[in-house]
Amino acid sequence: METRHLRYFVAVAEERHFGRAAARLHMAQPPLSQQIKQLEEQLGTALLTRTTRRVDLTPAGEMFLGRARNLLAELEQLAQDVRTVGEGASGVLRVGFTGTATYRLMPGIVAAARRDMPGLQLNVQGEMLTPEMEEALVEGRLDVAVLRPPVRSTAIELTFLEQDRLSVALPENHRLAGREELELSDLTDEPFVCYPPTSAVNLIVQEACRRAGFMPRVVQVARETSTLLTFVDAGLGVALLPTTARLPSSQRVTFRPLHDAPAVDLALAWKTGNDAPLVHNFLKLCEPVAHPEGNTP
Amino acid sequence: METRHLRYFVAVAEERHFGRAAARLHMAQPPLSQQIKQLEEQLGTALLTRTTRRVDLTPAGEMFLGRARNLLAELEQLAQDVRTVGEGASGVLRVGFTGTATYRLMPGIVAAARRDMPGLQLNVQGEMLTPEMEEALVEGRLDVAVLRPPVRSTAIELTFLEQDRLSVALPENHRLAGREELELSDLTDEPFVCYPPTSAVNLIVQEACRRAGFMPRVVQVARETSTLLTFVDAGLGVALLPTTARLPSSQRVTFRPLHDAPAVDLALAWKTGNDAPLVHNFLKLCEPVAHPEGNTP
DNA sequence: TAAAAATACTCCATAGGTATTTTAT
DNA sequence: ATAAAATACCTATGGAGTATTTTTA
Repeated sequence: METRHLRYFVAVAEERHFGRAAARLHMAQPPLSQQIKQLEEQLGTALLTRTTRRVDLTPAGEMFLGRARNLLAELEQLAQDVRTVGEGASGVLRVGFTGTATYRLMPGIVAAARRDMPGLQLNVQGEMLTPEMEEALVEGRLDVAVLRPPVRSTAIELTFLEQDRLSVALPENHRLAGREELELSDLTDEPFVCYPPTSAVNLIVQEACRRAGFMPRVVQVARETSTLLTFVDAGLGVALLPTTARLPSSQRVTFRPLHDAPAVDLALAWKTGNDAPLVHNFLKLCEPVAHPEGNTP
Repeated sequence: METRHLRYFVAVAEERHFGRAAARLHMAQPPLSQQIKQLEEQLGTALLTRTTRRVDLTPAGEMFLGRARNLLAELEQLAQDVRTVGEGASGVLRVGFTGTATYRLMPGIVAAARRDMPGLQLNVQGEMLTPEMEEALVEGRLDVAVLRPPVRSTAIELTFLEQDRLSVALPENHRLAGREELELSDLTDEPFVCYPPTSAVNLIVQEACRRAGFMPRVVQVARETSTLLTFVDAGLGVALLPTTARLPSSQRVTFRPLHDAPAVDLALAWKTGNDAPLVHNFLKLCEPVAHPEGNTP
């Protein structure tokens, strides 16, 4: 049984007339009669009672009509749905966000997706660490991740969302607060307030200090940026933070750029070769969210 | 899109290999490739990613596979269901029963249908009168009826379930109880106990008495046969009843045959020309119920 | 007898087969 | 180098068209 048979039968059953049904199907009457006959033979059951004056449905035909209509509608719906999935306009996308981005970027991205890609279903996981997401992307457990470069795997592609550098956060009255620009080596003997050891920013801070020739003396750890700034304000130590962490807060903390500041960018990451239209469309969707109006510091 | 495309795609998607899928479909590989390509062109979307070593599903293909499987299964189910409906093995049958038959025959018939035609759904209406059922059959509101002939319409066909005649029910000590056989005219001056005026049996009784040259003097009406026999037993009058009404009851009522007894048969009735297999199968089903072991009185 | 479906046949579009090439590992 | 899919080309099944007959109301 081919869908042709369903279409033809529905036409005849609705028109109750082979001639009119054939016209509606843009074909001649005899082949239509033949196809219906073929259908009935395949089913082993009469679907229509025909006289020269009337075409009527048998009980079997009545049943066939209803369900054939449904099947044709389902088939049509399937074709449409497959098209939207193929175009990347709908589907399920698993997205991971690194710590701070979870709260700063995710809401905007989810809102933008809801608005511009209503067929897209986002499966979001927040508070992930870069190495975890890297592995998840390679193994196909995530489609896209918002993480802090660098990534180790060559099977990951990136587009940068925020081009950022580390700045030094100092208490207002710190001896270095008067300097316009600092170098990492200026901080050799300073007490440090840091993100947790496993965080991406912390790893970058550790590595940068090692290159600058010293091991930072960590006196306090904080998970939240606001907490961290409070500790700096309280004079516990200095912190190395992404420049974007300078929130319009009430903190009296001084930010000073670093001459040899390492990059702590945020990037969208996906597995190399994952050119699924859904991923592509999602990446385009994210651009304006990441750079609201080109505000790179 | 034809079901062919669905079958072919499911085969390829399941085998993940055009060659093996083609073998499973008993065809060569190139036309299979062509049909899949045609399907993808019609949908405007790639369903498969092929290399020479791997065939993989795109997200669109993944979706298509699931729903195509469902559609094919639904189609298969439809074909099977249409076959059983066509064979008269399943479907809905509207059956009407006349008063007494509602309780005496209907339970057995419904039970037999449940046992032998599990696909049959009986839509039963009991306590109907012959003229109502006759009209309902002609107008297509009933498919089959168990009624008491005769019927007026020539558009109704009958098969007899119970060939029966009226007998006289008398109190044990009645003056006519000693006679072996009676005639209607013997009852001219007797008081009568009858079914309600609209019942089929009553109409037959009235007509028979008119032909015998008298109008029965009705002293009591009863809807239930058992009530009616109680009235006879109590000496209120005589009754004309189908012989089968002589139940193995505790009543001390004497039954006497009538020489000129009119027929009060029960028959299965259906609309002339309604040769739906369901009706035919149902009629066959009813035979052994009506004549448990050929007990025609 | 007239309208409509079924037959009888013809044709050609296309599904399917065969041979070969291309491609990716 | 090899396995597998794509391409090119051919064949033939059967879907669709034309002419005609059959049916029944």
